[in-house]
Amino acid sequence: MSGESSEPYRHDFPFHDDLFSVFSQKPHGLQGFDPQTAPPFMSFGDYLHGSTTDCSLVAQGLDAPRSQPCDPVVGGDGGENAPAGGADGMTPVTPNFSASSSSTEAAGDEDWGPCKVDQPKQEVQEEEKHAPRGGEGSDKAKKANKPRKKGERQRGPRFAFMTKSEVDHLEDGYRWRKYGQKAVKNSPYPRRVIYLILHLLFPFPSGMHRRILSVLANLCIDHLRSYYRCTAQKCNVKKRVERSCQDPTTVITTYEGQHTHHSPASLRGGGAHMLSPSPTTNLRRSVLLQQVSRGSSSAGYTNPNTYHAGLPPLLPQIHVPDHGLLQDIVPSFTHGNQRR
DNA sequence: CGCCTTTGACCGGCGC
DNA sequence: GCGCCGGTCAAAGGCG
Repeated sequence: MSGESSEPYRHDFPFHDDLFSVFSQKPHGLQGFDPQTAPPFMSFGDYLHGSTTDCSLVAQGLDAPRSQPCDPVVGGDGGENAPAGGADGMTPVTPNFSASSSSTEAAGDEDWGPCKVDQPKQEVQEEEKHAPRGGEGSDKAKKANKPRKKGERQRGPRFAFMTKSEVDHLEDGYRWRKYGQKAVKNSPYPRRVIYLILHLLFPFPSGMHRRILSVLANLCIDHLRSYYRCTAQKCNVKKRVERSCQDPTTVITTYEGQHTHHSPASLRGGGAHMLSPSPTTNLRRSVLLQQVSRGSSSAGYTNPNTYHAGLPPLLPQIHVPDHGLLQDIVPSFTHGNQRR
């Protein structure tokens, strides 16, 4: 679950030695928020939730043009279907995509994203949403017994955010099982073709050859989309992970649904293991974040390069002198790789 | 042995 | 009706 793959070269993206360097860049479409010029105690989350902020602008900013087949948007059913995530104070939601966030409301009524332009807005069917997987409750049985109406599709609240990361699957404290992977259409350079060619040229790569192949393969940008499902029983939360076709160093993660359980990591750690915000030099903290990122310890929520389109309003805020607040901290950082 | 990824096949919606 | 496409299934195999 660490994002590692048996696929050759897949995760050998050149690593950014200074992750903070990208923090000075504006995320895609996030015009108006500049960490450098923002007030010292204003985080990106503050920016999103601030009174002077129109979150819809942010959401729209993350939205790619319709003509672009890639780069999904901030999803969400809009305010109507957006549950009051954690409104009861107990309902666990996937970190940082609580639908109670005002930005979810601003997320619009789009589907997964612009890659799916043909899906109409759907209502969430709670009974299906909480139905157990497998066995008699399997999808095939459901399909046979209860076919959906035309245009009807199971949908839940969705939330997407972009993260600068060299790993595709960012740990978020929950356990996920990959159940599918698709090559996004209109990919300019199909990775499989590149692999085939490279393996034909270098049947037995090793050492320097392998590094060269890694670089070559990564230069040939392919666009794969992975589908994950929460492994907890009766939890139908799904997430979709893909790289931005505009910026291959950016991972776009889209969540759908709401967890019906607590994060395994938070249960284990009791929430007493937040990432230390102790002031350090940029370089030193950069290394720390690299470890978090590479060590599969919930990188997505600690990495300041994560450009959240919406944040839970009540998450703890930690002041980081150099870059304002890190608001997207969740108590789930001690658990390491789930496997491998 | 259990959990997970991989991957080809399949399904359903949509446009033409 | 047909083809395209996104999303899902499930068998096979890998890994610790």
